[in-house]
Amino acid sequence: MKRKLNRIFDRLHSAFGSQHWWPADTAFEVMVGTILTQNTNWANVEKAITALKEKKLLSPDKLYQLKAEKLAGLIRSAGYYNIKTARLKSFLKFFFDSYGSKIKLMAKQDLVLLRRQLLAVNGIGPETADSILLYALNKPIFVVDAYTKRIFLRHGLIKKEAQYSQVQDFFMRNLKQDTKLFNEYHALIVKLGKEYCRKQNPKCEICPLHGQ
DNA sequence: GACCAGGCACATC
DNA sequence: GATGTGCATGGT
Repeated sequence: MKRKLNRIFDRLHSAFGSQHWWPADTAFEVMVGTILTQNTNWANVEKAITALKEKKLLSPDKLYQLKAEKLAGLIRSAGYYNIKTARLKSFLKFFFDSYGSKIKLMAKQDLVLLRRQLLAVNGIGPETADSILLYALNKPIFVVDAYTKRIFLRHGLIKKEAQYSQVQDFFMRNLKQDTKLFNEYHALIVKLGKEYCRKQNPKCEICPLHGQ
């Protein structure tokens, strides 16, 4: 299975090239983006990020001080804007209370402990926590999302009842524990999902993984 | 107009 | 522990 997963990676990388994730200027922007993109089209998230940048509010201090109603208005395009406002606020509180809003301090924390802390924040589930760990803090952890499950289910590599942790274990047991590999692999899966493996119109017969 | 998008918390069984 | 539901915009 190790060889198979590496072959799939090579096939995806050949087909799509490096994805250069996460698309953001700063680690803080990544963390905000992970919450905004929950069950949401990335194009809608970009509009919200752009709005925050235009108002020069995309910093821990500014967002922490910003009134919830203002924030909700600015991230409206990302959908679920009331919930996401609350989630951003709860994350910010954690970020200030536990790490003084210092990315470097946070990055020094033990991976297992930090993941537990993130999961305890209201609004941060496994995918958001792992996205923050991998893409904001460069920790070697594999991110699982809806595309990952859909694609690897369609290719018969995981069971449909498989939970998040089981899918994550499947990848992490069979791949080199490498931040760059995990970064690129997940990004390529999302790319494949967007291009070929949507819920409707699954163009599986011309998917680059066909026959793998 | 229906369907979907880089989830999560909460209620209920 | 599993399953169902609300949250919401904007593109196809």
